[in-house]
Amino acid sequence: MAGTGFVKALPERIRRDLLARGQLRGFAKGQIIQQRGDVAKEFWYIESGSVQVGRYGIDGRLTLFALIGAGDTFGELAFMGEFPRTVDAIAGSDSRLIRIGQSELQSLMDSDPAVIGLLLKTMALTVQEVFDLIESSRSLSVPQRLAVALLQLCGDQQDGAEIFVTQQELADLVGVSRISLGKALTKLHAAAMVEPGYGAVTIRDRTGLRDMVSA
Amino acid sequence: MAGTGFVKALPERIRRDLLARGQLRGFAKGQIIQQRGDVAKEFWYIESGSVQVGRYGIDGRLTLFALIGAGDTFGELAFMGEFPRTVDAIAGSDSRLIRIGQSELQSLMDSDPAVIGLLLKTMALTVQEVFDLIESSRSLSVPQRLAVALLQLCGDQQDGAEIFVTQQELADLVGVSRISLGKALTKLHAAAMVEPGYGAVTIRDRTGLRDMVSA
DNA sequence: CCACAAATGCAAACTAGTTATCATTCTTGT
DNA sequence: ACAAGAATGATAACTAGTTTGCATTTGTGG
Repeated sequence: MAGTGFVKALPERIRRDLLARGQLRGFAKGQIIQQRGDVAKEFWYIESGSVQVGRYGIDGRLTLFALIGAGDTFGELAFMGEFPRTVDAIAGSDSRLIRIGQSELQSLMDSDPAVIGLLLKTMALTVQEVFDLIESSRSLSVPQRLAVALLQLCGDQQDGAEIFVTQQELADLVGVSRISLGKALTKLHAAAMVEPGYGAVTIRDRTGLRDMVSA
Repeated sequence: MAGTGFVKALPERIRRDLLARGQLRGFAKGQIIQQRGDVAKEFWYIESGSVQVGRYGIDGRLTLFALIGAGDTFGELAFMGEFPRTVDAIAGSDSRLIRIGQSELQSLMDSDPAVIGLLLKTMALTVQEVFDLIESSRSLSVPQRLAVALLQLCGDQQDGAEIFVTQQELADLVGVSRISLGKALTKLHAAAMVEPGYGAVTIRDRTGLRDMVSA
């Protein structure tokens, strides 16, 4: 969610055009894509693979803001805001990204003035999503927050979808220890909503997950 | 921080012009300024007084995102994003606000094309600040988070500044119970950094507060 | 100035989540 | 097939924060 936006929202024709202009770059699993403090000369579109967006604390703790995948973009914020990177991004698996720099964006904005409005809108939406995150972390239990995270990760896939993510990653995303996350996952499993695997979770009952949160 | 931005960043001449065009409206303490779901036809500039920006949960719990005051703006997000209000705003004291609608903003953007860039920048900055919030709520103790909140509330005032805020409000802002907040405040008091009062907190040692967080 | 409301202080029982440690299971590379 | 590494499971002691209930202090309006 820290960057799920923008490019997806573009009209098809323009999107293709923009992506065609960008440069394709490969990143191996675990490779650092950007670090806090870097100058933001570009943003990235994920063609394939996955990316962890978050912050490594001084103590080594990791705070994940989002686990994103193909079709998502990230890095727009520092880029648009013209300030140094404030989050780290690491390839969660071998990935192919498209780099979009100032010139590519400029030509996009020239080709369609409505793009700026889109940018504003998606950015505003991002803020709201982050507010949701804060609120949920204050008022929901760990199993509930896990349900939210899983729903977000599986996107609009059907029941039976397998999400490739470790419990440690989920823990960093939800903001709890791996132990607590394991317990929460066990609860969801007991309720037949998910099926834990090795480095993966299978979604069994999306509706159930959704109900946990609202009800 | 959910809306500390934007108007402050405008060049003096343009700012005055914009504010002169808006309509002045008074709100009594406790009065609702906007509610979740409302259509966002405007945003607000705080001329005097204070505003609580947050969400009332179904269970009556309050999640405060920001306590803001004179010179701050709020409501830009839903307004710019063209979606319904996602936060509630309530006057924290008797306040005078300036309402800025579509026409006023339009004439501002016409008068200076750089305004759009400013908007993008401050919005991007807001997202980063919210990320900070999330990270701090995950990695800092309650006294540390309280220190952060107090520093933010006192802005750039000198030591000795009195902040008019109840412990309950601080608790809703920091995201803990009133009891935990009271204990945290006692700790800061013991360290001679703050002086608790009735509906107020006096800042005694800004540097000390800052050091608690970084060190 | 007195009564009432608002804000704070305090204590005890409870709960959710953390840290630490170790065992087990699964995957992969050789 | 086997060793090494990665991921999960499980247990126990511990800690921070919550909830509940009540007492005390402070401010305010009649």
